[in-house]
Amino acid sequence: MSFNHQEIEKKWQDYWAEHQTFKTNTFSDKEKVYALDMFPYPSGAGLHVGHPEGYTATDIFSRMKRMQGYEVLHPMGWDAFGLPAEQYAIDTGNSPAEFTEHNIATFKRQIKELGFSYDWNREINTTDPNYYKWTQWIFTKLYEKGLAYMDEVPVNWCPALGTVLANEEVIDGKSERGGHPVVRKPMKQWMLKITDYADRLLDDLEELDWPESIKDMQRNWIGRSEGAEITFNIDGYDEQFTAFTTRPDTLFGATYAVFAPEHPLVEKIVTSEQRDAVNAYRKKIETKSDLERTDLAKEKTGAFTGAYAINPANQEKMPIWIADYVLMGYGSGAIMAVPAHDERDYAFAQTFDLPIKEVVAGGNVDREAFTEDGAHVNSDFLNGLMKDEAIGQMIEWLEDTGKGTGKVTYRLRDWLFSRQRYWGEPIPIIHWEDGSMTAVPEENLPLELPELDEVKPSGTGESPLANSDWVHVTDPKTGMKGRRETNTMPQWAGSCWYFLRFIDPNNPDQLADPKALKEWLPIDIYIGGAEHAVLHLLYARFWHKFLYDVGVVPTKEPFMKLFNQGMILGEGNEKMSKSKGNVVNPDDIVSSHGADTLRLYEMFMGPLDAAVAWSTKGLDGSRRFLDRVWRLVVNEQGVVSEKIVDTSEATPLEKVYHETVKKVTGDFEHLHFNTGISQLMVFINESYKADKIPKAYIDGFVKMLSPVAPHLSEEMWELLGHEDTITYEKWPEYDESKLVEDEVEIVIQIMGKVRTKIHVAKDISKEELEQKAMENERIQELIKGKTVRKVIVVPGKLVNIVAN
RNA sequence: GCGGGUGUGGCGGAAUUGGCAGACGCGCUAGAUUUAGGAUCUAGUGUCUCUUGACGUGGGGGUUCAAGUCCCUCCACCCGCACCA
Repeated sequence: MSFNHQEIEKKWQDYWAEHQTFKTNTFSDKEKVYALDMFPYPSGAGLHVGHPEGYTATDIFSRMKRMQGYEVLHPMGWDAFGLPAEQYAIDTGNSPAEFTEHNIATFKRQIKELGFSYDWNREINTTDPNYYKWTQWIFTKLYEKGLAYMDEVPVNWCPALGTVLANEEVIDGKSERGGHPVVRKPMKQWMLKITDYADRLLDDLEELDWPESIKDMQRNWIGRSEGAEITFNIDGYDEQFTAFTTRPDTLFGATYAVFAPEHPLVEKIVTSEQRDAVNAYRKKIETKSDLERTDLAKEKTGAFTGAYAINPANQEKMPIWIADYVLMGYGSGAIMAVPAHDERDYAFAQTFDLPIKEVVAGGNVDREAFTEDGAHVNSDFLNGLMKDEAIGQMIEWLEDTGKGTGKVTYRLRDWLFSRQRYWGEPIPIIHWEDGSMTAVPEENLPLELPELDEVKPSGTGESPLANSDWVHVTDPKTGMKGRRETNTMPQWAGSCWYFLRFIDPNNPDQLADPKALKEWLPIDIYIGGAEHAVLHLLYARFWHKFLYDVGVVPTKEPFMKLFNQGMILGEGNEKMSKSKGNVVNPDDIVSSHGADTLRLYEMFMGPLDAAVAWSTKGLDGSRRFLDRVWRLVVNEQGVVSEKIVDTSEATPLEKVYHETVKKVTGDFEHLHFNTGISQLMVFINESYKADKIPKAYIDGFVKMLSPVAPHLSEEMWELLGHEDTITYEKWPEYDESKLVEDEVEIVIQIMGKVRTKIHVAKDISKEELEQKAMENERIQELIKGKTVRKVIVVPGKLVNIVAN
């Protein structure tokens, strides 16, 4: 007989809701554990089988921690601003708010049907004005501290659609929708000064228990590099420029300079003979997107400006070129080129036949750039020195002579924070007619998004808000007129701090009660997909550090331990996608196999961080295991099986039970759910072989199963005669002494190969063990006529005889 | 190109500090049972060898009494970044 999952799952979900079983007490006396999922964007497609993987992992962890006596915060919410809802609104004329609300309802139903132990009293929705009030509040704080500023930045402008596009909406220089041309157009944008935090974001990675790959990605993204900034005079002009280099030691080998095509000095220094060539080149570059400039540029291109820079080390004239391999956004947008010791400069010099001068010995600069370390040559006071020392000496010389300075540069850019969109948090800024700009005062927050009759592009590149009356404001005191900022925040904004609000979700007076934050921060475990490795996790860390600086949060870092769940692939080992028709819908599985089976299967398929293909057969196997458990506990009449007896006598199951408790507890703690579950299976297999099973073991087993398959476990717990939910029952403990048997099996090897096995008392001495091994008949036979050279004895494990 | 990771049966995957390779599940084989089942139970299942045994963790080499695990080298695949001076 198998259990009726539809009945049982409904029954216990109702019970939990009615009894508020998972309500978290913010200020309880218990030790606190905060287990967080990356909250989802509630898309119209509904839940994907990938979602429950991470959610089940944190749920198992949370449920086990509750049973171990911790107060657990395990919340869920909705990252509900975002492009799809806006696009839907533009396409259909419907309201993005309604669309979003509908999607959330679907997601919530689906998530509830999976039996996760969330405290739904703490549900958060980033589009709720009571929530985004505080997102806006944080923005005004950033603005006050000078960390939010406006700058002219190129955006992807699509004239045909009359709108600005996000990078991911531009494919090969055309709009994803409609394939219209997209051009780069400078517009005034809000920027957040994340670069001020670059060093701290980098350094504090050290103390985090995160996958090394993610930390590395963040390190690369921040891209700290040390070097020097060198000032160059321009021959015949009263102008100077600076160039950043990590190899100031090669300054004597700098034979030309290159500016980014957009470099502001180009206009001033270009000679009349070269003007046409330079303009033509710049025009060509302008139509290329960033992607094309970087991706397709294998061959070096450029144009000579006609001007010369003076090498400050040797006063030699260096022709100044422009080329798109130099990026305006990094360093100062100008470089000194050392073709002998830099591959890019070498390629460029070859293409345009520029001089190559060796200053580091050891390579063959007639054939290729030499980038390794070596003794310096042709370098005056650096001659003979190796790289590190030469760099130090050169920086010293530059600083002494005022020609340059040691400098650290980052790849990380400031965060482009505005979006020309309707469906996002309004940026709470007013631009006054006198040209000044003020933040909306805290008492006027939230600045709510107005309802529009129709969401459609403004046509000017501004957000749809630009055409509504909402933008017009008048200062009640002075009567001055103003215009609201029409840009909204990016989707990242709401997710930068949601984990703080879960701690105190309904606080009307502050972002969260500092006392409560102190109880719960930092987050003990944070699980989500690796696609957020850089942006979300870096932005959230940045805001958190800022909030720490202004005294709002008590910790420097938000997420102590991070884990990335792997992807669930389709049966053919390919990504699930609608077009391949291999998408598995959780609703179907919940209805056919039950939520417990889905949870169990997703945890059993493989390690949590691995990408594993879905298997319907594997899913069936998981259900079969739960049925096996059920049949072991419950007989045909629907009451507890006769095999289960109330006894304290020692039974053959004693050892395997204690082993199971030990392994499952450790494995679940370390998120090794696949191996923990396999141990639960071992216990059940052994129990099937036994005539009688002590009830205490079954009670313990059901407790250990309950985090994985909570509905079934609650049902069995009730049948076993317990009245309350299993949620707060004490987690089983094991007795180490029960794990070792009196007799152990010893492997006897000859030359490292297993020849036989013997049983001996567990505390037998080394000498005795060796003797027993040597006396063994089979061994005697095998070593006859051979010389025993050495015997290695590992007590409790093996004896290895070296004989030949 | 740079950085990170992964290679173990027919498949998903297990294997403390080097100490019985293949736990557990899927699949497969045989038997039992059932009116029937894609149900259930029991046993078996790395490869070759009818036995003894030999071989086996991507390939090659090394250290060791003993290597999936440590070292060198090569190969394949996956992820991220990609002219960042």
